[in-house]
Amino acid sequence: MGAALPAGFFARDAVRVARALLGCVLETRVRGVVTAGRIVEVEAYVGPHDPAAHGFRNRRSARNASMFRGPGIAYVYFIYGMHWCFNAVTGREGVPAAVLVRALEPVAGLATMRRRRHTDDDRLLCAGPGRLCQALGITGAMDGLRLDGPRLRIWPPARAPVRSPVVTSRIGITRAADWPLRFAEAGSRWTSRPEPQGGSGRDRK
DNA sequence: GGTAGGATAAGCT
DNA sequence: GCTTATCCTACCA
Repeated sequence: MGAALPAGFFARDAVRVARALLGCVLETRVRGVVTAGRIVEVEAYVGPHDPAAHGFRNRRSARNASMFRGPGIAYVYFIYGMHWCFNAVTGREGVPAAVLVRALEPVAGLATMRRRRHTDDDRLLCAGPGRLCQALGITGAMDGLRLDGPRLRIWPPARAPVRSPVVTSRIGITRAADWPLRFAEAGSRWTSRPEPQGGSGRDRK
């Protein structure tokens, strides 16, 4: 049995970390129940100069405080009045940079995920940042936790992606909408949206 | 197959 | 007041 990814893994440029996270396994333990999924889609939020990031211009608030707490920390925030989103912080202490996890390939605790998500369609278990948080039981209670602790862990890839990732712009944002900072495993059927067709990895929207 | 609209709340201007 | 790193349902093709 290997070890969870150490803080040092996350202490790099957010784009590097985002790409390296593809294929890694995000695991939670909630009241003894383990659920886990293989990361197939991520977005990088690269720092205080990123207009789409919550830490733009180093603005701090109660919500985004965890984003400033250093590499290897979870930043979990609530959005649209009903969804949680999970990020892995990559910036050194005081620098707001993180990777948003957007989709997982379910690998453990599927029955629990189906119950939490109220669906039997496995494709819809973890295909989207809000969905994967619901499936894994991630809430604001996990904001600020270390990513190598008992409740939250990220394991190195058991099976690394073979092909280079599909690169597109980030989803659901309006500022810096054309920055190519979304990375998805090529050919995965577990992403939040279908791969752009045409083979060239072109953008959409 | 696709898309429009609503739910719901924190933070910002 | 307005925006937001979303999801689900309803409706139309």
